[in-house]
Amino acid sequence: MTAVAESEPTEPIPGATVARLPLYLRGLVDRAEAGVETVSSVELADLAGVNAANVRKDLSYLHAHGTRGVGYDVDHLITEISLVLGGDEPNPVIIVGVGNLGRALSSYDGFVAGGFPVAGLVDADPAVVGRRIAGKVVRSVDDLGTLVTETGSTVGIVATPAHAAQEAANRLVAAGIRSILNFAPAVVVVPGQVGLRQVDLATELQILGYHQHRRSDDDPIMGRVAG
Amino acid sequence: MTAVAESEPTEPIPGATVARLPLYLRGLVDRAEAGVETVSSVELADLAGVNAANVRKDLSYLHAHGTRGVGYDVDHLITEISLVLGGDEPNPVIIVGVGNLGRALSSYDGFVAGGFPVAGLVDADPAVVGRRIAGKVVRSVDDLGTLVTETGSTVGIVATPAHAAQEAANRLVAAGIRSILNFAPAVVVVPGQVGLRQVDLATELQILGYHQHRRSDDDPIMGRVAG
DNA sequence: CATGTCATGTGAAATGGTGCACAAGCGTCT
DNA sequence: AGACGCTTGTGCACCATTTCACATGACATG
Repeated sequence: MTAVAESEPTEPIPGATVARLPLYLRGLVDRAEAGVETVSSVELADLAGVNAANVRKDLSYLHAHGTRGVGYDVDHLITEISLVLGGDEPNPVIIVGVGNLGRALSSYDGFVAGGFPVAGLVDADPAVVGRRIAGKVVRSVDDLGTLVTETGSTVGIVATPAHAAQEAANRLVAAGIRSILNFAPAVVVVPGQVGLRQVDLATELQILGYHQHRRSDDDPIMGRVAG
Repeated sequence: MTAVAESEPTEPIPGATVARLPLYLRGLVDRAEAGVETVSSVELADLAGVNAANVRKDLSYLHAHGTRGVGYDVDHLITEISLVLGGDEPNPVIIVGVGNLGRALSSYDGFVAGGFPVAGLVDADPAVVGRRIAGKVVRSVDDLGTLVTETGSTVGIVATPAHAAQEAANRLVAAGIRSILNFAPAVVVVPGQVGLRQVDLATELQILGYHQHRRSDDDPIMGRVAG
C-alpha cells in the first residue's frame, strides 16, 4: 500500500465495452424471461450483433467469470452488468423541454425498465407549465433546483430546441445534475465532472445517407428500381 | 487501367469521419446564416467539439480543399458535405409505428432540415390507420410497397415496440427501402446491401449511468450534496 | 477414472482512429 | 518584391479496439 485506498478503485472499463453492456443486458433479460439458465459467448454475440471473442473480453473486464464448457450464468450476469451500469438502485431523470420529443420521452417505457424512471418534467414556456403529461405535472425551469432535490434526480435529459440547449444544460448543472443526455441538435459544453452524451436524430439519418449514396455511386445499376 | 472503371470509385471515407460530418455541417450552416464566408479548422473544431487536426484530416477525405492562411469556404464546404451525405436531393423517409416516439419523429424538424423529409407513416394497428398525424394520414403496413413507390422513399425508420421491430424491418426491406434507422430496443438483422443503424434511447442513459456510478465510487465525498 | 467435447480466458497481431508537429502555401503589408 | 503571419495538409507515433488462435479448464459419458 503506497497511497490512499479509495473505496474500490475499480479499474476503468473501456468505453467501447461500456457501450455494449446495455446490449448484452437486453439480450440476457430476454433469455432470462425465456427461462434459460446459461448463455455462451457465441449466443450473446448473436444477440448483440458483435463478435464472440469481443463478448468474452468485454465480460472479462467485469470480472464476471463464466464456466468453461458451459457458458455464463444468465441471472448472475444480469446482476453484474446492472451493477456496473448505474449502480443497483434507480437513477431518476428530469426531462427539460416537453415538445414533441420531450413528451415522447416522458412516456418511454425503456427508461424505467433500464433503471431510469422519469421523475419530473420542466419547460420554459409558461403556457405548458402546469399541464399534466404522462401522469406528471410540468414544472417551470425555475423550479429545477427544488425538483432535483425533491426527487433525488441525478440525470437530466435535454429535449429543447437547439438554441435553448446550452441554457438548459447550464441550469441542470446548476441544479446538481450529474449526467446529461442531450437530444437537441447542438453541441453543449458542461463542466468536466458532469457526464454528457449527445444523441442527434437527424445525424443518424445523415450517416445512413452517406452509405446509401455511396452504394448508388458504385452500383449505377441499382440507381432505379432493380436490375 | 486494369479493371472496369465504375462511375467514380470514390475511395471510402472512414466511419468515424462520416459520423462527424453532420456535426460540421450543422456548425457550417450556423455560420453561413451568420453571414460568415470562411471558417478555419480551429473554429470548426470548436463548433463540433473535436480536435482541429482531426477536422482537417476529415475534410481532406472529401477533397474539400481549403485555402492556406485563410480557411475553408463556408458555402462550398456545405455543398461538399451535403453531397457526400445522402446526395444532392432529399431522401424521403417512411416511419413505421406511430406510437409516442413515432409521432414525435413525424414532426421532428431536424429531419427535413437534414434532407430527410417524412414522406409517409404506417402502423400495424387498424385503430390508428387513417388517422392524421403531423399532416399525414397513417397508412397500413400492408401499403408499404405502394407507399414507398409513390413517394420514392429510400429510408425507413422503425419506431415500433421491440417485438415488432424485426418484422417492420423485413417489410421495409421487402418494400425496397435502402436504409433503416431502428429506434426499437431490439437488434434487427437486414440483408447486407441495406444500411442499418440502431439508436437505443435507454442504452444511452445506461452508458451515462456507468460513468456516473463510477465517479461516485472514486469520490465517496461526492456521494451526498457537496464537499 | 480416463477421455472427449465444449466454451472460457487471454496473449498477441492487426486494424482503426487520434493528435502532434511541421513543412508548404496563401494573402497582406510595407 | 520581399518578408511575415496565418492556416492548411499530412507523415508519424501513439493509443484504443477488434479479432484470431489456442491453451486451459469443466462437465458428461462409459
